Amino acid sequence: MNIGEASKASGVSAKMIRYYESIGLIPAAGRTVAGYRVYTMTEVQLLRFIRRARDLGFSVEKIEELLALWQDRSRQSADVKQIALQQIASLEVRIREMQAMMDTLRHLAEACCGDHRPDCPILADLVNGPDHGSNGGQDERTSVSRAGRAAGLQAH
Amino acid sequence: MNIGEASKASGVSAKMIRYYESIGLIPAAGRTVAGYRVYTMTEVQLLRFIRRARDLGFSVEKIEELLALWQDRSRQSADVKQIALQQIASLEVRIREMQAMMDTLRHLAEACCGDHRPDCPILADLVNGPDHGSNGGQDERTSVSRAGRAAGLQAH
DNA sequence: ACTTGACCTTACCATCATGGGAAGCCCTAC
DNA sequence: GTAGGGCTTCCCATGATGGTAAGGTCAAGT
Repeated sequence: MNIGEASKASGVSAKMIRYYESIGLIPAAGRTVAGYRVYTMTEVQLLRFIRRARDLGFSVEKIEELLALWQDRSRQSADVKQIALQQIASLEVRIREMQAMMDTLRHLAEACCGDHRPDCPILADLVNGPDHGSNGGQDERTSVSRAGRAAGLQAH
Repeated sequence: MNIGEASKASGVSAKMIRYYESIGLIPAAGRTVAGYRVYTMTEVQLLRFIRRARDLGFSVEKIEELLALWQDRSRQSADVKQIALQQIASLEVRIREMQAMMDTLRHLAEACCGDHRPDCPILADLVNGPDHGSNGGQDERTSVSRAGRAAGLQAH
């Protein structure tokens, strides 16, 4: 199995397979005489593991931990569970931050009549800040702002 | 006002102010004879606008559009509202993707007793794939996977 | 006047996971 | 033997942000 076949079989792009090898997430693959990487089903299984963990939002760093546990026959399931719970918590935080942004945006969008006239409460809010909004100080977004940017919430 | 004061007054780091200038998001600031950047209240207001838009999760690209509308006295509020609605939609998508990850993880974590024994349904799921899970095919996460990675959902 | 410390300047590097592309080698089918 | 596709490595880009280093500037205190 060369890298293209392993890619199709695992759902990980060839580019990423090489990358994972380069950062040591997976062991270096065998090579043919010509220098082509060669993969066995064992390695494809490993790649699938990684792929699924990425699909659940785990960072490569966390996946390293998961792989170590997976390969440790004397692991304790508590350790695996803890990593999963951490991931859940981190997702929760980010979801809540985005939810807060969305709530604020929804309020603003509702208040904007969205017609041909230039007057717009959305722009007004951006200019004057949330403190000048029509609602009485509830539902502030500022609590989320710095954390939000720290968590990388912007769309790429 | 030098850059440090403008930073404090706007909530945008000096580093970011220079960056926004370098990419043309804001016009180049005036300079003292010594080369120090100088800011007026008008420019601080602009920075605050940007800061608040970032807090709502807008990308720099979208902020460019918002700024253009803001400075266009003949704008139509419909245009502003449309950008806001797009942002809401994009947040919705990403939230839903993360929610799906979280739901899957919660199911798996619930099924894991989390004790000293090595057997772990979380690892089993990562190895065998979601198709081998105990639930009957509902609540699949795969639909989200590629989009999830495309949307940059991993924790940094 | 001189020093000190805080501030400014630019320039470069790092993040994180991923894709794109170029230049060159290899393999298979015709 | 050649054409097309796949492989190799190497470099670059993304997006928004922080860090650091080397050097200039300013204001206050001695």
